[in-house]
Amino acid sequence: MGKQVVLYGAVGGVLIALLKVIEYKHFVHEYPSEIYGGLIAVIFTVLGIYFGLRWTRAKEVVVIREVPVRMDGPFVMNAEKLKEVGLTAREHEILALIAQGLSNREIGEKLFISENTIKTHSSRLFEKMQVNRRVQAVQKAKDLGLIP
Amino acid sequence: MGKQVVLYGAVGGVLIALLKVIEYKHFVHEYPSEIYGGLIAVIFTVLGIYFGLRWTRAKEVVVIREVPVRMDGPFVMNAEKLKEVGLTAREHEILALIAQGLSNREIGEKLFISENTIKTHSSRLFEKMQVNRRVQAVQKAKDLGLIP
DNA sequence: CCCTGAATCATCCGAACGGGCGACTGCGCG
DNA sequence: CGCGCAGTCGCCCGTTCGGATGATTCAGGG
Repeated sequence: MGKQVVLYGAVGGVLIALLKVIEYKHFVHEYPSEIYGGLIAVIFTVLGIYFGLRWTRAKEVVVIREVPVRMDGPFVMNAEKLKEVGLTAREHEILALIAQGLSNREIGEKLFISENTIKTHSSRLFEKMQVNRRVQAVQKAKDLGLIP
Repeated sequence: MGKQVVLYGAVGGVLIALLKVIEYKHFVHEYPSEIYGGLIAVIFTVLGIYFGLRWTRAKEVVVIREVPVRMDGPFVMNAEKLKEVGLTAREHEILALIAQGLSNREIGEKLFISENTIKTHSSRLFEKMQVNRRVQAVQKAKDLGLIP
């Protein structure tokens, strides 16, 4: 802002000097002093507005409205918890498919293995997660960050 | 803004008139005209700054910043979706309990009603949500914001 | 080489679930 | 009053699930 003050002073000085020069050459003898004063008033009003705005332009009031956006990101799996629970890759895979609402049969078809195998895996992962129903397993897995 | 213009004009007029009165009484003969002009300059600069700021002060810049807020806390239910799906209060309640991993029997005991009734409710809510397995219902309900 | 862990498949059984049906009650609305 | 809706309950039937147990195969480590 310091520079602007100097600039403003300089401009004002130049104008006043200019007016003074003009004053003795034309205006004083040709126009009444009210016009002289009016001119100065107009010029400095404009300058005042200009610099007033300029000095405060950056002072825009920034209203930050925080919109709560649900972003759970790309889902980062909690590898520690996975090891902690002791799930194998296959069990984890099947857990994910269970969480998608698939039946054991559908999972079996999807993975080209028997439904019985799915049941074995699911039983084991239920044990490891200490639950006894698939919905509970899904809920717990979500809490632990094992599935999205 | 119109009022301000009028006000500004009025203030300016009064000041000029005032200066004119003063002019013939004191200043012209006691002070050089530069001071007279400088006075006008200062006064109108201040006025310019004042009104310039005043007219543009309301220039608030509203920045809508979408902030990734982790709002798992309070959980605001999506009432629109609830009506859209057409679930009754009871069905919604039972849906929530299903999502907690409870069996039909457990839900019945918790609500002091028959397991058969739970089955009726769950069947109806499955229809309304267009699913045929409880895990699917839970998943869909979470997506729709019907349950935490 | 043997042992272990994993993945696979199987069988059995009881419990849980889903779907369908009928029925009764209580409440609000026209 | 009659009608419809929500809530309650019961029964039946077939499917799915969960639990238990056993077997086979295969890869990797001691």
